[in-house]
Amino acid sequence: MVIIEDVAAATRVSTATVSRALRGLPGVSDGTRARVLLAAQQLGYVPSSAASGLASGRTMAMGVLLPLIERWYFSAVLEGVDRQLRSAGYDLIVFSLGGTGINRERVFHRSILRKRIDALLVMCMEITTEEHLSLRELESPTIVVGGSVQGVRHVSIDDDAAVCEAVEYLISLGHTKIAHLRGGGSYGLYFEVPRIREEAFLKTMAKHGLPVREEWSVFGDFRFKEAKTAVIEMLSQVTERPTAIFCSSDEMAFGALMAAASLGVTVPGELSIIGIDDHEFADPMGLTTIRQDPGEQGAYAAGLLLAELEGMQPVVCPPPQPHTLIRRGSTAPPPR
Amino acid sequence: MVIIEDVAAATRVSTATVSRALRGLPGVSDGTRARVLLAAQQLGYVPSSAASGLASGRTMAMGVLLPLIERWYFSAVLEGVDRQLRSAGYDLIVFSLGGTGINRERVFHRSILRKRIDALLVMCMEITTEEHLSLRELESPTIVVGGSVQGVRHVSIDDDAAVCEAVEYLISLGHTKIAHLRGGGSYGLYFEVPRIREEAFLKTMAKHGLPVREEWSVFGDFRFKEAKTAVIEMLSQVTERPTAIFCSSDEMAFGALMAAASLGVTVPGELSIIGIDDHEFADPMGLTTIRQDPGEQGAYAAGLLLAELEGMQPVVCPPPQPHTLIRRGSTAPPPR
DNA sequence: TTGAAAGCGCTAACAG
DNA sequence: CTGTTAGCGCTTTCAA
Repeated sequence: MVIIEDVAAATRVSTATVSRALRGLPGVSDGTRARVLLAAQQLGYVPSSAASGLASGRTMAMGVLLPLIERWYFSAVLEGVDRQLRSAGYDLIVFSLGGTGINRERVFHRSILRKRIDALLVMCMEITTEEHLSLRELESPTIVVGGSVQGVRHVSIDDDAAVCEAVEYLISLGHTKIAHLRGGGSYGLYFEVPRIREEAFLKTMAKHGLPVREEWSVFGDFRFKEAKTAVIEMLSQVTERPTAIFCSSDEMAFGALMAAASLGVTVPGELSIIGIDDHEFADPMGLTTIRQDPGEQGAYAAGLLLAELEGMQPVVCPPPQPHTLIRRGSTAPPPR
Repeated sequence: MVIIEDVAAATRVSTATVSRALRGLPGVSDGTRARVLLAAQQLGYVPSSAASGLASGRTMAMGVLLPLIERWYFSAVLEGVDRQLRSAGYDLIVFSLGGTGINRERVFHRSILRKRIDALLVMCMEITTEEHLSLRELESPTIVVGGSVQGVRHVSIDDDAAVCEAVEYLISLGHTKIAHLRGGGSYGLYFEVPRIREEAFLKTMAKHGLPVREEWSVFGDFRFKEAKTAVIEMLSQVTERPTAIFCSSDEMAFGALMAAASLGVTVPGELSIIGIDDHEFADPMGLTTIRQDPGEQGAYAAGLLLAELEGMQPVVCPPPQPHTLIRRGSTAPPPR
């Protein structure tokens, strides 16, 4: 392995100078810097992150803690985070709970706290007071993406407004019988988004004086399959069918779409369906939805963390991220 | 920050003993070990990975290099890798090219070679000779998942056999007019899987003496939307329609399904559709497919790497991973 | 502008 | 079974 001393020897300067030259620090003459750069290049020198981390206290790596990788929103955020980090020369360390909370304690202690990361981005998860304290001790800047968490700043869309816009769009089309396909708190984790969306739905319906029926409230667990099953059951058993379904996520909306198809219910003729996300499949499935951009959210949040590591003042209360209504073929006025 | 000396002081032993005790090494009396463990626990001591990495030469982290995170197969593999690593106390560092090859050189030099990882798992990507050499220099065990790569062992299904099984299933149902919805080499990366599947398709058709028509070969780029568009175009313009479509991935098969629906072509009445993957949505979409388990593949590959790091003999040629035909509603005999 | 030297926190011989 | 002693490769004062 080529180490800094090799470069120093090749250039006939000290390792201190090599270090300074390579990191672009001031106080190195142009000539020396050029020679060092060249030698490093030729020798194929790459600094050891362990050594520089140990010496400087900065690891040049950021951690992302998430409940599950294999879900559209999470992996899209991850992609954005990675993009941002990569351009800043940071590495991305992923801590997934793999859909359960089982090894959570271990993840926290054995991994996150190992002084391996300079900052932590937490996705859609409540963190406990104890965990929060551990993080404070590490003095790593922390941020949450995709769901508000008590006591920690977060980056996400304004869920309340997004839901409101979706439901009011249905209302503006003339719908009054609107069902809600709800998400849930799987993953063995507390997960605030479903609750916020539920409340926003109820609030909007109430605001417009519309009835909310118990039998029109179905649980789809944020999943395609579960949503399909639940909607089939609802549509088959209900005393009166709704004319529209507001779905708390696109994946569930896909389930609703398939449920309608399998029952021979036409969309949007007999039933309008709207989602939230603008999942990659929403366009080809013709789903009307509220678009959000998880990649941008991830990149933005990572950017805030990076800025802090550069010594900037922390942004205490990041602005809500944008969302937009995307009209596609799954919504129309109710049958008269 | 609590460091090893604090634990040593609290226990009145040397740091060497603390280190040994904490890592479960032999040569520590039960009593001492217990006291050390207790003190470490109480003080909230967590070893610094940079320091232990520097001293021992092992980082306890594994890297995964992939073209893109946000794709079913890739994120599912990642999930499996993470699970395996977590249980071995290893961390997962993700290097995504974000769908392009643009920053590839940088990823390699600034990140992978920084002596931050003990082993590297490469997903579905060709690595260049130079890159391969860099890795050899690092002496990090390497493995490829999800596609064979020249000169590097890989973990994946037997693509040839899987495709053969899919196509022969269609043939066994009586189909003779079979289209192929092909994947492609996006991401600016060489990606061998689509070619293997193409060849296997042609081979199987030839073996059964069936015609392959140019106009039935459509390119879906492994994506839902592109596939839908391409299939609509094919079905509308073709002189004679195929009675079945073999799709090189489930996501493309979904596109084919939607294409058929939007043209009013019934599935499986007029058109049978089969995919490969058993994507999470395949079940609720009723798609017949060849199942593979990316999570298991990732976990298995990571396990091989871990075993090597433990000093085991490398498995030079990992066995192909299992695949199974899953019959669902999208396939039936052709219309007579 | 440069170099010497002292660590960063841990592990790994080698003694005892 | 335990302690002492060198480092691991880099950064960072402090001098020159």
